Amino acid sequence: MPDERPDPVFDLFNEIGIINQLSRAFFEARLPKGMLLPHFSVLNHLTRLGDGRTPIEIARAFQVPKNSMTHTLVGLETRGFIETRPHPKDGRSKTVWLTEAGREFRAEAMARVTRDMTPILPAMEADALGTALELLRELRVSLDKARD
Amino acid sequence: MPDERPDPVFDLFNEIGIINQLSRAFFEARLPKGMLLPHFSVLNHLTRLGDGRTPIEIARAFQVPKNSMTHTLVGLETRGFIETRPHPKDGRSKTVWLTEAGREFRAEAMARVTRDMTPILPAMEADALGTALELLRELRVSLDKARD
DNA sequence: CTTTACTAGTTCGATATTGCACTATATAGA
DNA sequence: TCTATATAGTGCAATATCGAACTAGTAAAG
Repeated sequence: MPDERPDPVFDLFNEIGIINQLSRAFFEARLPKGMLLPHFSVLNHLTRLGDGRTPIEIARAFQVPKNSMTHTLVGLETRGFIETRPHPKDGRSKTVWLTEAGREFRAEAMARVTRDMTPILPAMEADALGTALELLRELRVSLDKARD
Repeated sequence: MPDERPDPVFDLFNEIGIINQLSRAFFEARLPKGMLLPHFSVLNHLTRLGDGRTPIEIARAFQVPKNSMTHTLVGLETRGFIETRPHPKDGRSKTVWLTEAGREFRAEAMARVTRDMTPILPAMEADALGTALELLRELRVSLDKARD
């Protein structure tokens, strides 16, 4: 019987799962009580790529089910970090906008996380980081396409 | 005001989060109803690294809280895929063992996932894959050390 | 126009996850 | 030995997650 050693790709999934756990814990330890990583991620997403997006676009960006995104957005709206407006062209939809409080909160949180994260990061060569990012992007795109 | 573009490391976390979602969905779609990725991952872990480990060792390997692991192990034991025995040297602890059914199930599930996954994977150069894995391992170790 | 198929978003219910508190045992120090 | 402290595992309660069904609106086809 041959050695049952799985493909290195499975090792990759393994590492990804673990880093996901660790980074989630790291971020959430630096967010106010009840704020979760998805909240922060969405604020970040809207800051970087621009607000005015629809919930479903955001859900697709993170590859989470749309009802999960509803839940996350409710949390952000309750905290006053986003507001929603009707979609100008599609009555079923709506658009998501950052509030001033949302922008400020995101900037502070980002600064806090960066400050704590930077000193503990290993020295990663820019080349290697680029290679890794590129590979993960390709992998993500493939998995995305395969979603039936 | 400077451009608020985050470090590429944050892009990395982003990709990791998305791949985590996608791969979780991919695996769970190919497992029996109610079986989740953590169940499969633990079977895999025990197969590859050997059984007879304690729950807390397994929890640490995946960086999940120990009560989460309790829950996962209950699921596996209920399905007859693992069994536990008292720890020979530590009365507080116990050891986790694969059953024959567990080994078989894991082999079949792995075959199924591999069969469906292989054709959709992008052509990844071994070099790039190695580089990425190495980088992620370093990152994981750093994050692990930083856990206070 | 009207019918039909599709899509955005929410609600609901089932289940997973995890923090906290607790028990039992182990270990270290006086 | 006795005491204090730390660790393994579980139970419980709070909450996150997500599939399925639903509502409302859109698009496409005749």
